[in-house]
Amino acid sequence: MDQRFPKEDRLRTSAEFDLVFAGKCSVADPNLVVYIAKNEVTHSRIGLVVSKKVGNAVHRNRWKRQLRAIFRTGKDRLPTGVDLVVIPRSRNHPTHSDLRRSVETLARRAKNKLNKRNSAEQAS
RNA sequence: GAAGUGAACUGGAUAGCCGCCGGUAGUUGCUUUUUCGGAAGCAAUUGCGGGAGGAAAGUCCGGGCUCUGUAGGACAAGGUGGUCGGUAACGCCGACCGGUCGUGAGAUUAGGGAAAGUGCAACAGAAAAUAUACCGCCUAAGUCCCUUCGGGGAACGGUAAGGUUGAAAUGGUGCGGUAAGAGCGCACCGCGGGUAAGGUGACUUGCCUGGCAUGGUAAACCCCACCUAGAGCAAGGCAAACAGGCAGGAAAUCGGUCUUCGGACCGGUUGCGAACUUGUCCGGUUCGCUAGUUACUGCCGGGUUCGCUGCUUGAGUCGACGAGCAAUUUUCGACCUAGAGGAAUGGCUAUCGCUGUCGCCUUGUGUGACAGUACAAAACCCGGCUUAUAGGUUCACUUCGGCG
RNA sequence: UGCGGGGUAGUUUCUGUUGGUAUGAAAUACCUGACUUUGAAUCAGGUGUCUGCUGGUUCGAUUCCAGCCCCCGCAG
Repeated sequence: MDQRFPKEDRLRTSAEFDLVFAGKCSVADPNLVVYIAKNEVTHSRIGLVVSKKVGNAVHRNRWKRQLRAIFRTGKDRLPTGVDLVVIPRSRNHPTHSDLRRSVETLARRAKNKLNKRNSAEQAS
């Protein structure tokens, strides 16, 4: 399995982030908020937003590294062809396995929500 | 052995799987160029090697670097404040001096000037800066009254020892002295002045002398000495692209040349206006001056979707000898040690180490279980300061107790 | 990353003190009373702040001076 994580897999510019937020399609659990939007490339991309409320620079960097590692090693269990923006909510760190389960569940729910919304728009 | 003081250092280790960011060597692909040998750039991939801190933090000081500005001077504004040294520089560091604290090792200290001037001190208290006289003490001398002739009383007065208030009351303690007292006199201490010695100096030590005279506050205004342009890598440069709107102003005269006699041009003098001189003024520089723009200046906006560079070899790190009490530094040698950009330097697993608690007996620094293993992550780069920090290591010194 | 501004009633905001013991006020909150059958609204009266924290200077600090903490804004 390809577990690499090149720059093409990341959201990098302000415009890309704004596009995802403009879709207004999000799901959440106590740990994370996930925004989702369909993209123009074949693979999925991820962007991270970690606010200062989560902790100091050391804790913020740890959040980002863990979330990137989960995306990198679990790409086959995540939906394809979408942009994800993941936002941590709480100050305390969950364990790695809890975080992995949380990300995969939320990504699946978000994909279902996006499909339902798209079919509703086509019907109307 | 116990308690403490001051410095310096350290800031977990190993293995496996999977990744990230630079560098370098090769391979492959694409593009550009070509003197057809190649060269350059980009991307992918393989190998090798590198990849957070002592505070990277706070952004409190000082510099480098970059742009803007700059003939010069004065003022203003801000900062620093024992002395000598160190340094590129500092508000930093070292040594020393004075004050305060500690039995001591040591710690700490914005520590110039209050006889240059001004201001301030609520309440309380008699009195708060020219001292004053509330309660007191005295009534000796001179005046008046009474008198049993011993003395008693009164006013005028003397006094600052004692009391009260306050943060602070015009040297302190003791003896003498006196009507009572007082530096009124004396001794010691403190203070002022002079002088000698030591020290580069802050200052220290001694001697003589003055009877004491000018209390606090300058992190109040101020005075003195010294220092200081402004902005900041989102600085700036290259390439590409774009080049729009609004606003701002002022003359007289002299000489010469030409003339279609209306004027035009050239040069000078005195002025005027605009802009700059990044606080103000003097002074200076540039441009323009009868007419309309241009030059010039100011303000506002649009686009650039974020390319390359600046970007890491530097007051660099380590070591040796020498100078210096030290901070630091001469010389020599060796070394190259992160350069990201929605932001890398890691994710997971296992084992070990360290610390604490509890258990077990084979009382060993043994073994097992559980818990903990800090603070905090480069953003142009250095020198400091300040603040945060689990645990561990080393050295020097002090006090107390025991033994010899 | 760099630069700048601020912190006083339970909450939001203004004002005062050349350093003398926090003056006055608005909105909201709370309490009491009036009006009402009751409540809301309205009216009247009342309650409450020792100044973000820690030191220093001073007789005395909200004010002056340091060091921290928190909040907010700006930039091509």
